[in-house]
Amino acid sequence: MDPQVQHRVKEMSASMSELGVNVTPRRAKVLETLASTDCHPTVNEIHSEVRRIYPSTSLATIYNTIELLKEAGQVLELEFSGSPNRYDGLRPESHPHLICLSCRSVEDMDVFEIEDVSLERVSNATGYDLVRQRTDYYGVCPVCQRGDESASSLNHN
Amino acid sequence: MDPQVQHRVKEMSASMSELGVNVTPRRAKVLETLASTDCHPTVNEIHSEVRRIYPSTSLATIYNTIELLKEAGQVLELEFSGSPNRYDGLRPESHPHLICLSCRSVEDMDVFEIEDVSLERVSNATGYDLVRQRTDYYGVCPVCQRGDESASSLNHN
DNA sequence: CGATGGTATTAGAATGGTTCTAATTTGGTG
DNA sequence: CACCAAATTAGAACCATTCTAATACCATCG
Repeated sequence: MDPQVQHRVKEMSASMSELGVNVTPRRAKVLETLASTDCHPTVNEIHSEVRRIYPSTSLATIYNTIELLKEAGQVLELEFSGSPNRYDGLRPESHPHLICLSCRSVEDMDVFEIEDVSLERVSNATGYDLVRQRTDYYGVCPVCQRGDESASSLNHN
Repeated sequence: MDPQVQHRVKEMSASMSELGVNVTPRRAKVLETLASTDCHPTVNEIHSEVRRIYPSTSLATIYNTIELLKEAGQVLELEFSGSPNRYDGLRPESHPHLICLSCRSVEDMDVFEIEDVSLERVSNATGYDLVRQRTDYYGVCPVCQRGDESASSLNHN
């Protein structure tokens, strides 16, 4: 396993342990899957990946583990209403994403381009007790702009 | 009908007409409902409202009308995966919201607090052809902070 | 004034992601 | 080896949204 991935998995494990959560082999494999990709997998994609090692794993275990990870603040959930949620286990803190409306890819966006508005500043201005932020840009990615329409729906990222 | 609301309804109607869409009485009532509130109603809430005047209206008509409004660029859809989508017909352009995790209220946020990052600037930096942006702040609203836990789930806004 | 055709609308089925539930398995401890 | 608690499973339940096929509406034309 890539040392970077390994480091991140340890970080996630530690965070779960602190909450008294047992990091079982299946759960560890969920963490590893999340730490191994920056393409923001769906629950089903994580499920498939975990099944390669533990074929009897049920979907419920994935949902369950992600729930625990959320409680530990170690995964970022990106909700969508018409398509499955996407998860970012590499950078669990709030950060902006680029979302392609054509191929459904989700990409981290580097923040250098945007003025970082701290939650605290918005909290002070609004009276809300804020815990996170979501900023996403929707459009068509460079690949889909080049490719024809038919290709776009086939690309997975 | 409030003149402001009336003005906004006319704007939405005109936009639909330009697309060759017929603004029927039921559809007009959907527009009016959207133009009459800043609390970002759900499809069900719009449905109830329209039914007060046209009791036989089906849910499909609401979904259908909202789809047409989206095509006309006259409504902003806020997607959620665990709860129904919310709609903003007053300000259809991208703008930030404050979302209360306790009572599920959705409030427009005045933009004076944040540096406006134009889609164009992000487009140039990333190569994406961007069409919209979503920025939301999640936390607990001032009302829910004061009220006890049990009250929070009862508040609707 | 009635027939015609296209659009709007309806009720309900289908879909699909997520959550829930009850039963089973697992692994550590006495 | 028995026991208990936590983990896991399969599948049902849920619910927002989309789809479908049938019906209603309405303007226009003969």
